[in-house]
Amino acid sequence: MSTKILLVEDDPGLGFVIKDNLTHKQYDVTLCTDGEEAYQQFSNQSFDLCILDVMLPKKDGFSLAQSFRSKNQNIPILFVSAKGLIEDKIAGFESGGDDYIVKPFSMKELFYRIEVFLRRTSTPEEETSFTLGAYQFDGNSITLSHRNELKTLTQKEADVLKLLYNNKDRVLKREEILKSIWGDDDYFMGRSLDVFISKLRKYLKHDPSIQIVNYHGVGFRLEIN
Amino acid sequence: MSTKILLVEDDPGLGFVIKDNLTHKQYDVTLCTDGEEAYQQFSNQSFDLCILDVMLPKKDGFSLAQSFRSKNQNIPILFVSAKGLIEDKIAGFESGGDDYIVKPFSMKELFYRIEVFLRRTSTPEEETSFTLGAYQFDGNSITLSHRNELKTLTQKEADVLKLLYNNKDRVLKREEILKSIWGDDDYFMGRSLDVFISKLRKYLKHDPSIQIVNYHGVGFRLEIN
DNA sequence: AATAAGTGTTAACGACTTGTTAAACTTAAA
DNA sequence: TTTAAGTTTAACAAGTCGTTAACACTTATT
Repeated sequence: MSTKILLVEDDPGLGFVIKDNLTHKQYDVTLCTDGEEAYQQFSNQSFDLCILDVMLPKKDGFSLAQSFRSKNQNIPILFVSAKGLIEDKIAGFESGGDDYIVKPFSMKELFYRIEVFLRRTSTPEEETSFTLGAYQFDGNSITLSHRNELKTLTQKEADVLKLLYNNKDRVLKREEILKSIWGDDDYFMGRSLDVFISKLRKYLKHDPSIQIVNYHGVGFRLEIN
Repeated sequence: MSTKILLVEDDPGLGFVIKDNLTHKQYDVTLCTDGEEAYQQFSNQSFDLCILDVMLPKKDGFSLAQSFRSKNQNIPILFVSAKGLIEDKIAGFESGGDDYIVKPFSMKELFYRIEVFLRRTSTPEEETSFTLGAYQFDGNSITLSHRNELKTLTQKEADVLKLLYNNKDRVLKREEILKSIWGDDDYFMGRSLDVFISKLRKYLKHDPSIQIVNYHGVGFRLEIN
């Protein structure tokens, strides 16, 4: 799974240049051009790092940073701004930023600064830990406790279940699941997914309030009652 | 215990100013004025953060950083230099630096940048002495008491066990263990880890409530029931 | 109703990972 | 130099996992 970066920059020219460069470095970049859009994106997805312009339409970079910090404790926030006065930098750090880069800057410097923080955040802890009915899942490999039983899921089983859980409010298309877990390339694949769904249903059968429902011809949804 | 900073700056005036300011912020600052002295200090004490001037007598900041990194992979290194060209910055990051501040700079900015990295490196402290079921481990070389037996573990056996213990709440990836114990470089290694796990299991077998569990394809976890 | 397309489940194969022992190698001390 | 302890590699048995094939069954289209 590639590293997801939220890039917020209202100058479209610069925004695209940065995005292209980062994409080229294998980062998965989401570009927003105003503060509200950025806030939306941040609420809906989980990013590994943010690059924020300071002056933005609708919601400036500093208040964005504060909202982000209150939601996600730890995410690295890099400010990028034309305002290079010391007071501006201070404001950036005080709103929770980890770095403050003054425009114009070199793309190479940006890369290195990004790497510094990704290196230092590579979190050993996965935040994928949740309760599902009678079951308790945690960590990368997931265990399930029912009565005295304890079932350890395999990696792919866990991947599928986590994905279903994280999208429990909507129907996930087969294609989406395949792309997300098996990779963008070969989601023309066979019936593996069905086999995994089948296995998961078996594990979850003791709690009838948890159901993996197939919407014929559309996809799957994890339903919790 | 207060935070220890190694400050290396050959201009005595600036060096003292920075040191005074940092001391005022309750940091425990060691000031060196040349590269060799800095290297000595680093070898003899354990610091939490380094501030390095780039141009230094005897051994420049970049090569210092490289030596430091190879000894203590994790310590934050902040460069401070009058040379502000992009090539200089790149060289700084490539030698392992976390930040590169161009002189003249504001003391306040330096404070914030220091805090950023201290915040991100604060470790939950490692336990080197602990009880594990029927066994008692302590110190660097670890002994195990069961009935009347006493088993002294070797260095690497102890390293692996300590690492497992200090992460007993999660699954440690092979790669993480190898990186942490064998070093960043050659964790492409063979099956040594498996051999050590096997030995540890043998030592621990008398207490079935202690288990080193393998999560296939993922890694290991020490489980205590 | 007949046919095609999609779905649920089981079993089995092959690729890969892991556990273990023994031998080979390395290093430091005697 | 010899010895011994510690570590790594080699080898093989055993186990695990992801995929595919197969078949019964369900749903949609004609």
